[in-house]
Amino acid sequence: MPTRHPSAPPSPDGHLLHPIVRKLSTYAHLDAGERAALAGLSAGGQRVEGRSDLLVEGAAPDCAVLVVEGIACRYRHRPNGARQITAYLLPGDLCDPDVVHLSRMTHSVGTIGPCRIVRIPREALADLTERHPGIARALRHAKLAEEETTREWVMNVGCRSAIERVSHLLCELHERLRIVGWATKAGYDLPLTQQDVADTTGLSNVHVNRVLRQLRLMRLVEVGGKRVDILDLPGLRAVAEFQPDYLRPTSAESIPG
Amino acid sequence: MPTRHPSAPPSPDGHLLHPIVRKLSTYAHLDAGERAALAGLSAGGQRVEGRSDLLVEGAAPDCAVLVVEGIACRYRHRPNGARQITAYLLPGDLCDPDVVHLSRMTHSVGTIGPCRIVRIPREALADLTERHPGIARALRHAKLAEEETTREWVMNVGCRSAIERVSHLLCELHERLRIVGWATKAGYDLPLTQQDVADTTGLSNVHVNRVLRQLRLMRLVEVGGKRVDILDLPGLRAVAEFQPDYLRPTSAESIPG
DNA sequence: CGTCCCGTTGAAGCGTGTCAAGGTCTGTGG
DNA sequence: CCACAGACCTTGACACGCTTCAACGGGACG
Repeated sequence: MPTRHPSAPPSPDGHLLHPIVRKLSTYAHLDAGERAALAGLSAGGQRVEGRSDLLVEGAAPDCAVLVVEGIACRYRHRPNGARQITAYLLPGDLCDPDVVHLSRMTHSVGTIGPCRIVRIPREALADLTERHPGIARALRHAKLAEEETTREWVMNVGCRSAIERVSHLLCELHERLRIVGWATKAGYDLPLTQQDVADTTGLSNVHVNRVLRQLRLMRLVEVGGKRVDILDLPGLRAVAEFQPDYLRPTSAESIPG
Repeated sequence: MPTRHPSAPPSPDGHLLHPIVRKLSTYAHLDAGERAALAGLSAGGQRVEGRSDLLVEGAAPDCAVLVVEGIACRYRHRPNGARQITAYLLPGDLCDPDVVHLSRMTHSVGTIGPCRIVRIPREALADLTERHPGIARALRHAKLAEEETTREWVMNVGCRSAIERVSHLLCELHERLRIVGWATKAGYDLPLTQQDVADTTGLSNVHVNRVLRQLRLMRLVEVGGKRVDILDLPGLRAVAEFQPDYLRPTSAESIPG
């Protein structure tokens, strides 16, 4: 049983109920006008079903994509059919406004579960960042965090064991969802299948299942029914060697411009 | 026996002998003034020995680092001593002017072999991009390519076999070095040890050795003596499923600004 | 009521890691 | 010129973490 209905606002604190406002506020100070502008973006939007593509490899996209609700991912298929997920897009994440300017996407972006998204035309985005330097600064910072996250993933699949990889993924999603108000200390809703976790961590779905069982037996975390219940956060982070630094850079203001 | 002495310029075509000029020119048109400005940057610089750190995890860097000659890498150590290399910095690569603005580096940057580098103060870099929009555009594009490269690495360690991973790495380095004039169709000089390759691909040094032997027996590539000799480029790329697209985005001009 | 997707579990095989020993090369100091 | 040390490469034997294959159960949905 989910703790909160997906369409209910995460919290009753005005603009902060919009995940992108919450997220960008952690990176740079936003004035009232900037918060309002972002909130305006998040309003409305388009409902998209789970397991559907938002941007496909090879296409020439003309819009950025803001995830307002739900979880999406960047992924690619190998010729042999194997899939690798290279990033998750959580509420408040803006699917790379720059990459989107490339004439050919080298990977696809698709939803995991049902999502609410906003497509933002290139010009509207440029206009927004020109008018609101705080937003521009925060977006640059968010992008840095995203790059660090990708490097962390290289670290994860490159030199950690199965249980460490899965734990690390669960910790990262927990931390990122907490920032935007979609997770509590106790856990979070997660629409991923075990196959998705496998395609993220470079493991087989069978082995992911075994690792999740082990984590449950270790009384660290229980994953099941589209829900993650965290029993022992310090313990889980210890197993994962999780250092949240890369998600929350310490000095947003040091980036000029 | 290296094909070219390291201190000799790659080619005699004026400014294009500077790797950063060659590289950025592939991403956006640069006018004469911009090429000259970049060439001015590359001149001189500082010699650094192999196996030394340029930026260390936890420090607060105040300069960007341009690699003019040699190879450096981003890396991190796990508490258990394991090392993961998350990126290589080749001649012409500018160590992320933005990440460098963070107050705390989450990873280190160190040289592989001897290098020639230029440290660029934050203000000088800002000045350069303000004065030369072409450079700014090209740098943005270079950064996109770098992000795509990191995602490709996630793909590599996440879902490819040992021989595929090593082949892919060799293909990527070949292509990137070719762009800046440090590789020919026949091969390139490479100061990496087998342990470095192992720390990059998530394999053990022993297994890297076996894979390299196999690639030699397959008559695809010979690696040894700090040199990579490519015997069958199409064959090697086929094994690696190497798609150079991610390094050379097709439409540089579509990025505004 | 059947179908399909997902989760679960067991058994067997294999790719890769680990351990260990020795070889080669290079630089260094006697 | 030789002896030695250290870093790197190479190879073999063995161990193990993970994959693969297969079968079954349960829940959602038409």
